[in-house]
Parts: sequence; structure tokens; C-alpha cells
Amino acid sequence: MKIHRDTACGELTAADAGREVALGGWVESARDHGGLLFVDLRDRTGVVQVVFDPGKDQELFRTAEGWRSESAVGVRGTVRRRLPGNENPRLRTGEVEVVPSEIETYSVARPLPFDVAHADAVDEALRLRYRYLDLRRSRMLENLRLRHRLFHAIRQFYTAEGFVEVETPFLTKSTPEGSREYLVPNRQEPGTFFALAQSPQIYKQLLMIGGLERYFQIARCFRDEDMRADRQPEFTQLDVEMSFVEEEDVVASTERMLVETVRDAAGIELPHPFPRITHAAAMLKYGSDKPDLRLPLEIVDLSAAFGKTGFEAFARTLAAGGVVRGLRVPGGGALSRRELDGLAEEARRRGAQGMAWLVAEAPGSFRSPIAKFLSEAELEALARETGVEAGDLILLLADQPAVAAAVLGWARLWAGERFHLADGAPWHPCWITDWPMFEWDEEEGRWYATQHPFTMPREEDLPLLEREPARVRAMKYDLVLNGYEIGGGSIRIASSEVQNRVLKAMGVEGVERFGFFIEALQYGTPPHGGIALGLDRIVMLLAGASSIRDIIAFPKAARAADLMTGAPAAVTPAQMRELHLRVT
RNA sequence: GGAGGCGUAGUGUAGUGGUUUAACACACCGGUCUGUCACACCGGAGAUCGCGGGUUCGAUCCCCGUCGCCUCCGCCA
Repeated sequence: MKIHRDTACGELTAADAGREVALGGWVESARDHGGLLFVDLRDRTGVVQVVFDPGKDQELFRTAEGWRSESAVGVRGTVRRRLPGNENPRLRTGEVEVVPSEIETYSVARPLPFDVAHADAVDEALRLRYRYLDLRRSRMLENLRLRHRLFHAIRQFYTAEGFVEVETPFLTKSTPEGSREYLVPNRQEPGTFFALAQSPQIYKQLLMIGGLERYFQIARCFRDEDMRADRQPEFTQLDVEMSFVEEEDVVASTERMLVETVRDAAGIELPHPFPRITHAAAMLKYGSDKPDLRLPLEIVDLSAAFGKTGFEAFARTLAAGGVVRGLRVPGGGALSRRELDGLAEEARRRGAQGMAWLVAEAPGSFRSPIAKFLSEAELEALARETGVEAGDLILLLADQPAVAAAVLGWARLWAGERFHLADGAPWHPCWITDWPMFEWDEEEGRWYATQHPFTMPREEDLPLLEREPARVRAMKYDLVLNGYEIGGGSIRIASSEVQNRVLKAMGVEGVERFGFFIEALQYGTPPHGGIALGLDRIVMLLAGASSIRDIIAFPKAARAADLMTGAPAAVTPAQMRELHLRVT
């Protein structure tokens, strides 16, 4: 390397005029006038213009003319103010330019598979295949910087609070419940497998038993489930656990951490204290356990108003233990018939028996296919309960509570999107508390846990564990931000006796797999609890990105494929033999 | 596992109510150009219209299947 850079491109200003500098970077663009060549040189700090004049140095000019976009090059030269009138106010370094005296071509770039400078519109699959080029965009670089700033702030926060970051194993033991795991064949003993950790849950509890008292970890987790825009097969979690604490301690500490680190990393002020909403209230009012509170829409229960309805469809549902609920969409009367019918169709696709719509044309006057089935008193109650005004839309639905919540919850989000209700709205974190310990699974005909089996039931509900599981509440709290679940935690079971009862009540199979853990609980377990936060989702929200892929350096595409390396891929027969594996 | 959307030069798009030379912009190659910064201008090359099958005299277009990507449902204790 002849030219060893000593200055950053993006930081040159008029104050540097006259300085001799050595720069290194990539050719962002070149404008060749034949008798004059402008090259924009970019490094991680920004862009500066380099001017080549064949009248001054024919050889330099010739060489630079051959530079292709995105080639890696070095330039030694003198900074000078641009001639008056030739400044570029849109460039941070636009007052100056560099007159080269020596240049070096580190590496010429082949013609590119896509235009790096304007890659926003490029097919994402192509961006993923050439991720290293995609990362050169300032947008991507800034996302990774933001991610780093947040992680750094988190480590600073917990370090200052006396927490210790401890690494826990990736290669661990398969657990009977929970998400599908990635398995790693064990060469040493045919037929045995490790599982990649789906979370450090058991290990962090063992650390509490081990006396760490305050633990955190920025941990990678692995789950072999289908993907979403906010889900990757491997993702990063902030894992925290504390001893001798109650629910309030974890919630307060986490809230303080998030407010401070988000302020430090992104300059965003989260309104706090975060509101707390019970799980039951969230399901009723927002139809979701991760409500987007930016949307000023609330679902209203109208079961009482329709208690004596003559409308057969509603009456039948109510008699069968169902509910009638409505959602008022201000200004929703502007929707076309086609959109309204589309809504009802999607509602059915999502499991509802149907969804009715009513448009308020004037106070007390509704346009709707079902208006004729409803009595004056019912329409009056409907208007009163929803607070409907002329021009509004009411979506009305009678179904089992879970279906009503899910479908109106979806409709609420749809309306938010359709009418841009969240655009520019302030950040809206909240806690979801008082989760039920169990929910009934209709299909499998059994109770299943709404959280992992180590969550402590409320003391006063313990006697109900075997008799009335539906009424047992969990000491669990979820953290929600703008409609995304960004974290969840709980107070853990610190007694082997209770742990056994809960595992049994959950019908966990293969309880003996947890034997080592049950035993560990018997040697002096402090009361403890903690939380885990999805850092990828948090960074995504802070970055204003719409997918978690945009804030992960090397994310996977659908079907968990790495489009760049081609993983997953077949391995050699020799590798298979060594691992005692055969593909069937 | 299921539903929907997309797939046309390197990139982004257009197009064809079925038959001709598949169009435009950027990028690329060659040329002109001393103040550009989306440089400009002239010229050129570049596409088995994702893949396979079917219907047809003829398919990029219609039908079926398949693959890939994206979004959603299920799933994610």
C-alpha cells in the first residue's frame, strides 16, 4: 500500500484548505468531462470530490478515468476551496475538493449486480445475495451503527448497576416444550443430539441459584419456526435475571434501562412511566396482547346492548356464550363498498362467522345491510356506546370472545394503516400484565401455558392450580412498543414442589428432562425473576425499518436460507458417516 | 401446512384485449466535451420474457404445475 490514509473523506471542510491529505475509500461516482474528471470518493464518514485535470497530470487522469464505480482506491492530494459558484450545498464537504498528486488503485470493481447508490428499489433477494455491497449504503451502515450504539448503552447501563454479563451455552439439551429447535448431531455418540439454545432461560435461572444475583447477556437465540418480517431463525435477545426481587423491581429496572438506552442510542424520548394494561383489558379493548396504542381506536363490548336482540344471528351467538363487539372507525364512512365487502371477507377468512358494517350518515341514521334487523333501541345503544358521529364507520361482530378479539384487533390495525393513524404519532410503550397462566386449546383439548413452565403463578392463585387452571394468573409481564412485542418476563418458580405441580398442570411431557433443574431448585434458590427483550425488533423500530432484516448484517431470507452463502446445503457423505446420519 | 402478491436485458419498469423488430430509463462498452455533482451529447452491445408442461396454426401474454422472493394465517412454551 503506497497511500496510507490519514484523513476521513466526510470530515473535510473549508478549514482544511491547503492541507495535504491521504484518503482511502470507494468510487461512488465519476463525471468525466474529457478535459476534467470529477470523482466522488466515499468512506464510512461521507463523500468528498476529487478533481483530475489532464492538463496538470496526464497519467493520473488516465488512471482515474479507468476507475469503475465501487472500486477501492487511495488518493493523496491537497484540499482546496472550490471556485466561487461551484460549491455544492447538498454535500457536507461541498465547499472543498481534493487536487490529487498521487493515486493508488487498491482493487477495481467489476460491473455491479445493482446500483449501490440507489439500491432502495432493488429486489431484496438480490441485495441479500450481494449483502456486502448492500451494506455499503449509508442507510445500512447507519442501521448497524444504531444497533451498536444501543448494545453499547445497554452494556453500560447494566454494568453501572452491578450486573455481570455471562455467556451461556449455545449447544444445550433439547427441551420437550416450546419452539422447534435446531438439532446438532453428536459425533461422539450415535443417535444423540445437542439442541441450539432457543433462549438462555434455564441457564440464567441456574446462575441465580449459583449466586450471581444480577445477570445480563446479549444472547443469540435459535428457533426453527416459520419466519415473518420481524422474526429470524437466529435472533438477538437481551436476557436479564435478578435475585431477591419482585415483579415491580424487574419492571421498574427494565423501564429505566429502556428509556435511558433509547435516549442515548437514538435520541428518542420514550414517554414514561409506561402505562400498564391487564391482558384481559388489552384483549377486549385492542383485540391483541400487543396493542399498538398509537391508534386512537378502541373496541367496545356491546353484548349487553344486544342482550334481547331479535336479530337471529346475534341472539344465537350470545346464547352460545359469544359476545357482540364493535369498532368505531372515525371517518370510515369514506370507504368504498368494495373495501367494506373486502373487510368482511377477510374477517371470515380469519375465522369470524361474519362482520357487519354500519355507516353513520347522520345522527341516528345508519346505512347498513343489517340496519333493518336492529331495533331503534339497539341502534341508539350502539351509537351511545361507540360515540359514533356522522361519517363514521362501525364494524360489528358477534362471535366467541377469542375470535371477536382477533378479528376486530386485526380490523383495528387495518383501519390504522388505511387512514394513516400511526403516522407521526409519538412512541407508545406499555406493559401487559396479569396474564392468565393457561389458555384452553380447542383443537388439542387441553390447557396450555401462555408462557414458559418456569413462570410463578400468583401466590393467592396457587390453590387453583389443579382445580381451576383457567383462573390462575401468572406473575408475567410483556413489554410492547407500537404494536410489537419487544419483551417478556416473569417472576420464576423458586420451589421444586411448585415447579413440579406447574409442570404437571401444564401436561408437560418428558418432565424427567428437567430433572437436573428440579434438583437444582432444592439447594437454596433465591426468589428471582427477569425479562428478555427482542433487540432486533427494538433496533428495527428505532431505525424506522419495516423489517428486522434491515438491521441485521447478514439476515436469512424465507425458508431460513442465506442467499449469499447458499446455506443450508448438503454435506459430503464422509461428514454424514462421521455423524452417524442418513437422510431418509 | 395454508392464503395472497410479485417474477420481462446487469438494475428498475413498460408492454402485448394471442401472431410483426419486446419499449424506456439507469448501469455497461466506444466516442465528443475544462466546473460537474442525477454532468451533457452521439453511437453500440445486451432478454432462452423464472423453469416445466398444456391449450393453439401461433404463448412473454391464457391454463396447470413448479421454483424463488415478499406479506399474512397457522406456528413462535
